Amino acid sequence: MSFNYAILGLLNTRPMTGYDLKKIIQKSSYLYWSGNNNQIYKGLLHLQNEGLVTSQTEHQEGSPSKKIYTISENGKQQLRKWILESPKEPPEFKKEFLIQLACSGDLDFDEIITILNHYKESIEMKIIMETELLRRQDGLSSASKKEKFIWQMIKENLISTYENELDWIEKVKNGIGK
Amino acid sequence: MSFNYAILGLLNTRPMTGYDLKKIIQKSSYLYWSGNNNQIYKGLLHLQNEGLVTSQTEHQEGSPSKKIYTISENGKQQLRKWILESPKEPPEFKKEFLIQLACSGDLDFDEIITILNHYKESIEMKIIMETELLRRQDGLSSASKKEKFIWQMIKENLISTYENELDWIEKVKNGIGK
DNA sequence: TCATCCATGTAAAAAGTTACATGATTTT
DNA sequence: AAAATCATGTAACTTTTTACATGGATGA
Repeated sequence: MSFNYAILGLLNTRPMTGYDLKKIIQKSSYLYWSGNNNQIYKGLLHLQNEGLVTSQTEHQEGSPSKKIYTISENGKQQLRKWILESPKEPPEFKKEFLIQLACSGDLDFDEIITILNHYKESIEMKIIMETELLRRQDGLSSASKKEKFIWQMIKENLISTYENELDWIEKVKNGIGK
Repeated sequence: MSFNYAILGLLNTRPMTGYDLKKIIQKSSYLYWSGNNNQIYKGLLHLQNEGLVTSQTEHQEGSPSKKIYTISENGKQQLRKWILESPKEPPEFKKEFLIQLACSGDLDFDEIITILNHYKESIEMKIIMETELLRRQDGLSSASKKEKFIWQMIKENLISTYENELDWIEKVKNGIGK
């Protein structure tokens, strides 16, 4: 289950609570999970049982206690092994719009142009939101030159995926009239 | 549930059995489901209960009986409504590799290049398989000029998504050494 | 005052995949 | 002789999401 490796990877940057993890996952689109409690707290429990993380409970006055999880040496080794040795899966896509387009046999040209424009708008909106979220996370990344570059590349990957889709929409719109 | 609309859309091209749907879904990557029996047969039952499809059972000698499902007038209307009026969701993707790359802080340049190459290979393999599957489906598409164009665009969408990823890999490889 | 933040966890439901079950026919 | 195709369906399982539960502090 790669979700557990994802949270192990986040814990490799710094020790964190489940709540911290939740916020990061919810704000990061490259972590394509919802960041729900169920997976996070069960995942952390599992990682602890496997000896990949340790936890210390910190009691606070006026706030609930927090469990701070720290990656162990074993955890670091396992994470490294996962990154280097696990099969590199090709990306997976869900494009509901392609299904709708495939069913568009009964539609006339104007109607197809209309749904293409709706699709375009939804992607443009998504790009705006993603860009804003990514901009806000810039401060979190470490100062190392290499890590900054990697983070920049991840951002460009996400944006280019959406822009590729926008280019494709223009192509369809240009081709469909002829 | 958009899965049910997807099978309704397939039934709009011609009447089919659950088994026919299964084969089409398994061979089509733009239909991003596995095409398992559970969803198909339950989906068909649900569509029938909603009055969107009708079925006739055809008994065959030496082969199991088949239930041929046909879209109803109501079904056609609902499908059209779904295509025109449903919100056009932006594409969603799962890129496990980006998570692995994000965790690569402890790796040296050579190791990052290695995992990039593995990712590249998996995508190239995927493109080869997809291209072959798409080529085989060409015969199935209807003869209408518009529908041929739409089908061509769907194919190009899928391939361009993977090629965009390949371009990105080259960019990362070129940038990481400097 | 009402919503949000902090913080942990559980319960239930939905969505999706794999495997099971049957059985004749055809292909390798 | 073994495997695949045709054909329908169910059972069990995994994965993922949504909602529930608690409760003080803070902000609009």
